[in-house]
Amino acid sequence: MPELPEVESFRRYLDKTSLNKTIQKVDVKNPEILQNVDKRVLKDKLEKHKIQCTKRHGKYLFAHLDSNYWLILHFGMTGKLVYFKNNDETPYYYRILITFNDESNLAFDDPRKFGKISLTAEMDDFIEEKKLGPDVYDIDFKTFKNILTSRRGAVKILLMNQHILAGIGNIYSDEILYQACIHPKTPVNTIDHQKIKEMYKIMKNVLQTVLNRQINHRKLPESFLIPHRIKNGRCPRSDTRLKTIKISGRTAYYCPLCQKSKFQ
DNA sequence: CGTGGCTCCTGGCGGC
DNA sequence: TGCCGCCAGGAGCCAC
Repeated sequence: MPELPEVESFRRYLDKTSLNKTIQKVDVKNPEILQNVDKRVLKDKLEKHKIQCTKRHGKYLFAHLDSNYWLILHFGMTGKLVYFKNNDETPYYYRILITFNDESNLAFDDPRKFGKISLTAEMDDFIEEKKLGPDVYDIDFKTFKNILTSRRGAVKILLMNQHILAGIGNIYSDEILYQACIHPKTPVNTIDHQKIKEMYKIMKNVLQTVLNRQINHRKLPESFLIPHRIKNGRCPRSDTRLKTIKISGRTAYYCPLCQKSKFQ
Protein backbone atom coordinates (compact mmCIF):
# COMPACT_ATOMS: atom_id res chain seq x y z
CA MET A 1 0.00 0.00 0.00
CA PRO A 2 2.38 2.68 1.12
CA GLU A 3 3.51 4.93 -1.69
CA LEU A 4 3.64 8.71 -1.38
CA PRO A 5 -0.10 9.41 -0.86
CA GLU A 6 -0.42 6.70 1.78
CA VAL A 7 2.68 7.86 3.66
CA GLU A 8 1.36 11.44 3.51
CA SER A 9 -1.91 10.16 4.98
CA PHE A 10 0.00 8.42 7.78
CA ARG A 11 1.86 11.65 8.45
CA ARG A 12 -1.36 13.61 8.84
CA TYR A 13 -2.79 10.82 10.97
CA LEU A 14 0.22 10.99 13.27
CA ASP A 15 -0.13 14.78 13.48
CA LYS A 16 -3.79 14.49 14.37
CA THR A 17 -3.34 11.83 17.04
CA SER A 18 0.11 11.89 18.57
CA LEU A 19 1.81 15.31 18.58
CA ASN A 20 3.08 16.90 21.78
CA LYS A 21 2.27 13.97 24.03
CA THR A 22 4.93 12.69 26.39
CA ILE A 23 6.06 9.20 25.45
CA GLN A 24 5.90 6.99 28.49
CA LYS A 25 7.14 3.73 27.02
CA VAL A 26 8.41 2.26 23.78
CA ASP A 27 7.88 -1.45 23.30
CA VAL A 28 10.13 -2.87 20.58
CA LYS A 29 8.64 -6.26 19.79
CA ASN A 30 10.77 -6.93 16.69
CA PRO A 31 14.20 -5.32 16.98
CA GLU A 32 15.14 -6.79 13.59
CA ILE A 33 13.22 -4.00 11.85
CA LEU A 34 15.50 -1.40 13.43
CA GLN A 35 18.09 -0.12 11.02
CA ASN A 36 21.36 1.34 12.23
CA VAL A 37 19.98 1.95 15.70
CA ASP A 38 20.14 -0.05 18.87
CA LYS A 39 16.93 -0.81 20.73
CA ARG A 40 18.23 0.86 23.89
CA VAL A 41 19.25 3.98 22.02
CA LEU A 42 15.85 4.21 20.35
CA LYS A 43 14.07 3.88 23.70
CA ASP A 44 16.39 6.45 25.25
CA LYS A 45 15.73 9.08 22.56
CA LEU A 46 11.96 8.54 22.61
CA GLU A 47 10.91 7.84 26.18
CA LYS A 48 10.06 10.94 28.24
CA HIS A 49 10.10 12.95 25.01
CA LYS A 50 7.46 14.34 22.65
CA ILE A 51 6.98 14.33 18.90
CA GLN A 52 6.95 18.00 17.90
CA CYS A 53 6.39 17.88 14.17
CA THR A 54 6.55 15.57 11.17
CA LYS A 55 7.90 15.64 7.65
CA ARG A 56 7.88 13.30 4.71
CA HIS A 57 10.28 12.63 1.88
CA GLY A 58 9.16 10.13 -0.72
CA LYS A 59 7.95 7.07 1.15
CA TYR A 60 9.76 7.98 4.39
CA LEU A 61 8.03 9.58 7.36
CA PHE A 62 10.12 11.67 9.77
CA ALA A 63 8.97 12.54 13.29
CA HIS A 64 10.95 15.18 15.15
CA LEU A 65 11.40 14.66 18.88
CA ASP A 66 12.27 17.19 21.55
CA SER A 67 15.38 15.07 22.18
CA ASN A 68 16.43 16.63 18.86
CA TYR A 69 16.36 13.34 17.02
CA TRP A 70 14.23 12.26 14.10
CA LEU A 71 12.38 8.98 14.25
CA ILE A 72 12.20 7.60 10.71
CA LEU A 73 9.52 5.21 9.51
CA HIS A 74 9.46 3.28 6.26
CA PHE A 75 6.37 1.17 5.71
CA GLY A 76 7.57 -1.48 3.28
CA MET A 77 4.65 -3.20 1.61
CA THR A 78 2.26 -3.76 4.49
CA GLY A 79 3.16 -1.21 7.15
CA LYS A 80 0.72 1.26 8.70
CA LEU A 81 0.12 3.37 11.80
CA VAL A 82 -2.62 2.51 14.28
CA TYR A 83 -3.59 4.85 17.09
CA PHE A 84 -5.73 3.38 19.85
CA LYS A 85 -6.72 3.77 23.48
CA ASN A 86 -7.79 0.35 24.71
CA ASN A 87 -5.35 -2.54 24.91
CA ASP A 88 -7.73 -4.91 23.16
CA GLU A 89 -7.30 -2.79 20.02
CA THR A 90 -3.58 -3.57 19.82
CA PRO A 91 -2.87 -4.68 16.26
CA TYR A 92 -1.71 -8.28 16.05
CA TYR A 93 1.36 -7.53 13.93
CA TYR A 94 2.63 -4.49 15.76
CA ARG A 95 6.43 -4.23 15.63
CA ILE A 96 6.88 -1.11 17.72
CA LEU A 97 4.41 0.28 20.22
CA ILE A 98 4.62 3.80 21.60
CA THR A 99 2.58 4.43 24.74
CA PHE A 100 1.91 8.05 25.73
CA ASN A 101 1.40 9.20 29.27
CA ASP A 102 -2.34 9.68 28.67
CA GLU A 103 -2.36 5.89 28.07
CA SER A 104 -3.13 6.19 24.38
CA ASN A 105 -0.89 4.29 21.95
CA LEU A 106 0.62 4.53 18.51
CA ALA A 107 1.57 1.23 16.88
CA PHE A 108 3.72 0.55 13.85
CA ASP A 109 1.84 -2.40 12.40
CA ASP A 110 3.51 -4.47 9.67
CA PRO A 111 2.65 -8.13 8.96
CA ARG A 112 5.41 -8.71 6.42
CA LYS A 113 8.19 -7.00 8.35
CA PHE A 114 9.48 -5.23 5.24
CA GLY A 115 9.18 -1.94 7.10
CA LYS A 116 12.18 -0.24 8.67
CA ILE A 117 12.62 2.09 11.60
CA SER A 118 15.63 4.25 12.23
CA LEU A 119 16.84 7.33 14.02
CA THR A 120 18.91 10.29 12.87
CA ALA A 121 20.11 13.60 14.19
CA GLU A 122 19.84 15.29 10.79
CA MET A 123 17.08 14.56 8.32
CA ASP A 124 19.13 15.78 5.35
CA ASP A 125 21.98 13.45 6.24
CA PHE A 126 19.60 10.52 6.14
CA ILE A 127 18.18 11.54 2.75
CA GLU A 128 21.70 11.88 1.43
CA GLU A 129 22.85 8.54 2.82
CA LYS A 130 19.86 6.82 1.26
CA LYS A 131 20.58 8.73 -1.94
CA LEU A 132 16.92 9.65 -2.34
CA GLY A 133 15.87 11.69 -5.34
CA PRO A 134 13.64 14.77 -5.05
CA ASP A 135 10.20 14.22 -3.55
CA VAL A 136 7.64 14.09 -6.35
CA TYR A 137 4.93 15.88 -4.38
CA ASP A 138 6.66 19.23 -4.64
CA ILE A 139 9.08 18.72 -7.53
CA ASP A 140 8.99 21.51 -10.11
CA PHE A 141 8.67 20.91 -13.83
CA LYS A 142 12.20 21.93 -14.70
CA THR A 143 13.74 19.42 -12.29
CA PHE A 144 11.35 16.72 -13.47
CA LYS A 145 12.22 17.35 -17.09
CA ASN A 146 15.95 17.44 -16.41
CA ILE A 147 15.74 14.07 -14.70
CA LEU A 148 13.77 12.46 -17.51
CA THR A 149 15.94 13.82 -20.29
CA SER A 150 19.23 12.89 -18.65
CA ARG A 151 18.36 9.20 -18.30
CA ARG A 152 17.85 6.11 -20.38
CA GLY A 153 15.86 2.95 -19.84
CA ALA A 154 12.21 2.05 -19.35
CA VAL A 155 10.06 4.92 -18.09
CA LYS A 156 8.26 2.77 -15.49
CA ILE A 157 11.51 1.67 -13.88
CA LEU A 158 12.67 5.27 -13.74
CA LEU A 159 9.44 6.44 -12.09
CA MET A 160 9.79 3.75 -9.41
CA ASN A 161 13.48 4.34 -8.75
CA GLN A 162 13.67 6.13 -5.37
CA HIS A 163 17.20 7.32 -6.10
CA ILE A 164 15.88 9.28 -9.07
CA LEU A 165 12.37 10.32 -7.99
CA ALA A 166 11.15 9.68 -4.44
CA GLY A 167 7.59 8.61 -3.73
CA ILE A 168 6.20 6.60 -6.64
CA GLY A 169 5.87 2.82 -6.56
CA ASN A 170 4.36 0.12 -8.72
CA ILE A 171 0.69 1.15 -8.45
CA TYR A 172 0.97 4.87 -9.11
CA SER A 173 3.55 4.46 -11.85
CA ASP A 174 0.98 2.28 -13.63
CA GLU A 175 -1.70 4.94 -13.07
CA ILE A 176 0.43 7.81 -14.35
CA LEU A 177 1.54 5.94 -17.48
CA TYR A 178 -2.02 4.81 -18.17
CA GLN A 179 -3.39 8.34 -17.98
CA ALA A 180 -0.54 9.66 -20.11
CA CYS A 181 -1.04 6.85 -22.68
CA ILE A 182 2.59 5.74 -22.44
CA HIS A 183 3.66 2.12 -22.62
CA PRO A 184 5.60 1.20 -19.43
CA LYS A 185 8.61 -0.02 -21.40
CA THR A 186 8.99 3.17 -23.42
CA PRO A 187 12.60 4.41 -23.19
CA VAL A 188 12.51 7.77 -21.36
CA ASN A 189 14.85 9.40 -23.85
CA THR A 190 12.23 8.95 -26.60
CA ILE A 191 9.51 10.92 -24.78
CA ASP A 192 9.17 14.42 -26.22
CA HIS A 193 8.80 17.72 -24.38
CA GLN A 194 5.04 17.91 -24.80
CA LYS A 195 4.55 14.40 -23.42
CA ILE A 196 6.86 15.07 -20.45
CA LYS A 197 4.77 18.13 -19.68
CA GLU A 198 1.64 16.02 -19.81
CA MET A 199 3.20 13.35 -17.59
CA TYR A 200 4.17 15.97 -15.04
CA LYS A 201 0.64 17.36 -14.84
CA ILE A 202 -0.85 13.90 -14.63
CA MET A 203 1.57 12.83 -11.91
CA LYS A 204 0.65 15.83 -9.78
CA ASN A 205 -3.03 15.29 -10.38
CA VAL A 206 -2.90 11.57 -9.57
CA LEU A 207 -1.05 12.11 -6.30
CA GLN A 208 -3.35 14.95 -5.23
CA THR A 209 -6.52 13.11 -6.21
CA VAL A 210 -5.52 9.95 -4.36
CA LEU A 211 -4.56 11.91 -1.26
CA ASN A 212 -7.82 13.88 -1.24
CA ARG A 213 -9.89 10.75 -1.67
CA GLN A 214 -8.01 8.97 1.10
CA ILE A 215 -8.55 11.82 3.51
CA ASN A 216 -12.27 11.85 2.74
CA HIS A 217 -12.53 8.05 2.63
CA ARG A 218 -13.83 8.15 -0.89
CA LYS A 219 -13.20 5.79 -3.76
CA LEU A 220 -11.04 6.70 -6.75
CA PRO A 221 -12.74 7.86 -9.97
CA GLU A 222 -13.80 5.02 -12.29
CA SER A 223 -11.78 6.70 -15.04
CA PHE A 224 -8.60 5.80 -13.13
CA LEU A 225 -6.75 2.59 -13.92
CA ILE A 226 -6.44 1.51 -10.28
CA PRO A 227 -10.08 0.41 -9.71
CA HIS A 228 -9.67 -1.84 -12.78
CA ARG A 229 -6.18 -3.00 -11.94
CA ILE A 230 -7.24 -6.56 -11.20
CA LYS A 231 -7.18 -9.89 -13.00
CA ASN A 232 -9.33 -9.64 -16.16
CA GLY A 233 -9.83 -5.91 -15.53
CA ARG A 234 -10.85 -3.73 -18.47
CA CYS A 235 -9.68 -0.31 -19.60
CA PRO A 236 -12.28 2.29 -18.56
CA ARG A 237 -11.61 4.27 -21.76
CA SER A 238 -11.65 1.58 -24.44
CA ASP A 239 -13.07 -1.44 -22.61
CA THR A 240 -10.05 -3.45 -23.79
CA ARG A 241 -8.88 -6.25 -21.52
CA LEU A 242 -5.86 -4.95 -19.57
CA LYS A 243 -2.54 -6.69 -20.03
CA THR A 244 0.22 -7.39 -17.54
CA ILE A 245 3.95 -7.63 -18.08
CA LYS A 246 6.83 -8.12 -15.70
CA ILE A 247 9.24 -5.23 -15.62
CA SER A 248 12.20 -5.63 -13.35
CA GLY A 249 10.31 -8.17 -11.27
CA ARG A 250 7.20 -6.03 -10.79
CA THR A 251 3.84 -6.57 -12.44
CA ALA A 252 2.81 -3.68 -14.68
CA TYR A 253 -0.83 -3.33 -15.77
CA TYR A 254 -1.53 -1.39 -18.95
CA CYS A 255 -4.05 -1.04 -21.75
CA PRO A 256 -2.64 -2.54 -24.98
CA LEU A 257 -4.83 -0.22 -27.06
CA CYS A 258 -4.28 3.13 -25.29
CA GLN A 259 -0.64 2.49 -24.36
CA LYS A 260 0.83 1.19 -27.58
CA SER A 261 4.54 0.63 -27.77
CA LYS A 262 6.82 1.29 -30.70
CA PHE A 263 9.55 -0.54 -28.84
CA GLN A 264 9.66 -4.08 -27.35
C1' DC B 1 24.48 3.07 -16.17
C1' DG B 2 20.52 -0.13 -16.74
C1' DT B 3 18.33 -4.46 -15.85
C1' DG B 4 17.22 -9.03 -14.10
C1' DG B 5 17.31 -12.24 -10.41
C1' DC B 6 17.27 -13.29 -5.70
C1' DT B 7 16.28 -12.20 -0.94
C1' DC B 8 13.86 -10.74 3.33
C1' DC B 9 8.57 -12.06 5.57
C1' DT B 10 3.63 -13.46 5.99
C1' DG B 11 -1.11 -14.05 4.32
C1' DG B 12 -4.48 -14.87 0.73
C1' DC B 13 -6.04 -17.12 -3.20
C1' DG B 14 -6.71 -20.51 -6.96
C1' DG B 15 -6.03 -25.19 -8.38
C1' DC B 16 -5.95 -29.99 -7.62
C1' DT C 1 -11.18 -29.70 3.65
C1' DG C 2 -6.11 -29.77 2.99
C1' DC C 3 -2.00 -28.86 0.89
C1' DC C 4 0.95 -26.44 -2.53
C1' DG C 5 2.63 -23.03 -5.31
C1' DC C 6 2.24 -18.54 -6.62
C1' DC C 7 1.37 -13.81 -5.92
C1' DA C 8 1.42 -9.26 -3.36
C1' DG C 9 1.62 -1.93 -3.47
C1' DG C 10 9.39 -2.26 -1.24
C1' DA C 11 14.05 -2.22 -1.74
C1' DG C 12 18.98 -3.78 -1.16
C1' DC C 13 22.48 -6.59 -3.15
C1' DC C 14 24.97 -8.84 -6.75
C1' DA C 15 26.07 -10.25 -11.52
C1' DC C 16 26.17 -9.21 -16.32
